Amino acid sequence: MIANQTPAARRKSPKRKAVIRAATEEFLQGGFSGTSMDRIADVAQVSKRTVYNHFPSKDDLFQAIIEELLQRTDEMPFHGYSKDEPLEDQLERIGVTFAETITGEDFMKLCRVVVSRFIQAPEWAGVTLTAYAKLRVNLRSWLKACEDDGRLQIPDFDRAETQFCGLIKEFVFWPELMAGQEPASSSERNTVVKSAVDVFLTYYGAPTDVSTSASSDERVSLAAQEGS
Amino acid sequence: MIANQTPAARRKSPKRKAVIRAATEEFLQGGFSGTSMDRIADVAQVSKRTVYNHFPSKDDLFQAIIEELLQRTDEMPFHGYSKDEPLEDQLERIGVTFAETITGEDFMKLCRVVVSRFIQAPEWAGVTLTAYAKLRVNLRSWLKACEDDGRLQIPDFDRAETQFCGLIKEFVFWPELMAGQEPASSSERNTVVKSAVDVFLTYYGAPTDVSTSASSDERVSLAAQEGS
DNA sequence: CACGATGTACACTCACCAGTGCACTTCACG
DNA sequence: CGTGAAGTGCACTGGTGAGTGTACATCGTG
Repeated sequence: MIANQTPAARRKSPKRKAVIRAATEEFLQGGFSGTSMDRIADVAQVSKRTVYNHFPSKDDLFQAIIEELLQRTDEMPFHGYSKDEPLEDQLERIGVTFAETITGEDFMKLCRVVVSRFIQAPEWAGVTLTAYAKLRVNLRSWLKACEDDGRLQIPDFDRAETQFCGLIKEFVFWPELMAGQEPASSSERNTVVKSAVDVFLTYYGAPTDVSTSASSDERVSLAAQEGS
Repeated sequence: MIANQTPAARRKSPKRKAVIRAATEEFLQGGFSGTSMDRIADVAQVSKRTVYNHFPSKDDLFQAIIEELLQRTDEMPFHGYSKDEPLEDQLERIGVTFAETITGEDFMKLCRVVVSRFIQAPEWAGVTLTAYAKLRVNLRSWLKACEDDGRLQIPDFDRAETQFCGLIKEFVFWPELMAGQEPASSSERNTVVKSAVDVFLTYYGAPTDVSTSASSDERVSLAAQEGS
């Protein structure tokens, strides 16, 4: 029944799409072990046999779903570095995008599902790392550009990056992920990001529009005294 | 068989302890749904019936285990505020204790299990919040004392607290929890905490031993301009 | 029309698991 | 010794779930 002559054609099958949609919904809702193939078939309004004709096993289906969800992360808008604009505004824009992405319902559920799967099948660890890395690409390149331009003094990029993310995630991500708290409103997000940017720039760069102050040097020396 | 005359005595039963030990191990290892009562009985070298004689259901057993694990969190040492010691050293001590606790193997596994349970049974959300709150008691009281003493300027305690935790957790907690990374070594922990303390104090207080500088005022005004 | 690809309905295997019922042993204590 | 609490071994119910085998329906294309 499975046509090995037309593997490409089967990718477009409407039934297959229905299965994928249903499976996505159900896996995100109930996790891996909390979702049965029977239920997926039901929701997709497709016979169980059809599900198995497209995906040889539950694991395969699960993997396909996760990969598809991961690709959505790529759609995040990219903010480049500008020589003229105040750092605060630029970093704030990056931070807000970051915060919006990680508080997105799909992303949140994806994380929960992966974590729960991870407990029983540690080989799934890599997925989280992949998602992780993607989210930081923008921040990383911006920081690099900014340092090259001499407007920030960053002794350790990895550390700075992680700190910035931590300043945001601890507010808007983890409480929702772990404790099921209501997602942060957009104004809450903005406040949190603003504050994170403030803390970050106070430590790693020059304050807003105050001309290069003595304090800047002090901070830099503090930051530099313990390189990676 | 279940003696309603001697409920207290049954708490001490060696068999009961064996069940608890085995269940703890298995739940932490395989999560709730990945652990069967048969297996617990097996590991505890006890008949399945005995398990059920002590705990009426799997949920009850699970709950008992989680509660027991939560109590271990209380054993964290408490560091009070000292008027004379440098803030850096004091905060660093608190940070290290915090980092050590959350990277502890038991705590880590506890979190994973609760998260995975939480997906299918949202009523478990509260547990995470409880653990959360406990961990911050020390930090909170220290910050309060420190602000009362005029050595820190904190416009929003919740925010400051969360930021400090975020600066640490993003390094030593989440990567291990979500991606199964190796736990941080004690020297890594120290570095991370040192840096977090540095960032935190640069923003919220006076730098190390440099006498009150102009920069401090700037920072305070920045921080104050957007109260909770 | 005929063919092959896709999908369906349904019954079935095999395994696992929560929880129960019961007859039996063991052992401490009065 | 007798009693009763604690524990055991085992078969059993009832349910769920992954994955399969098969005969049949549908439908587009040559």
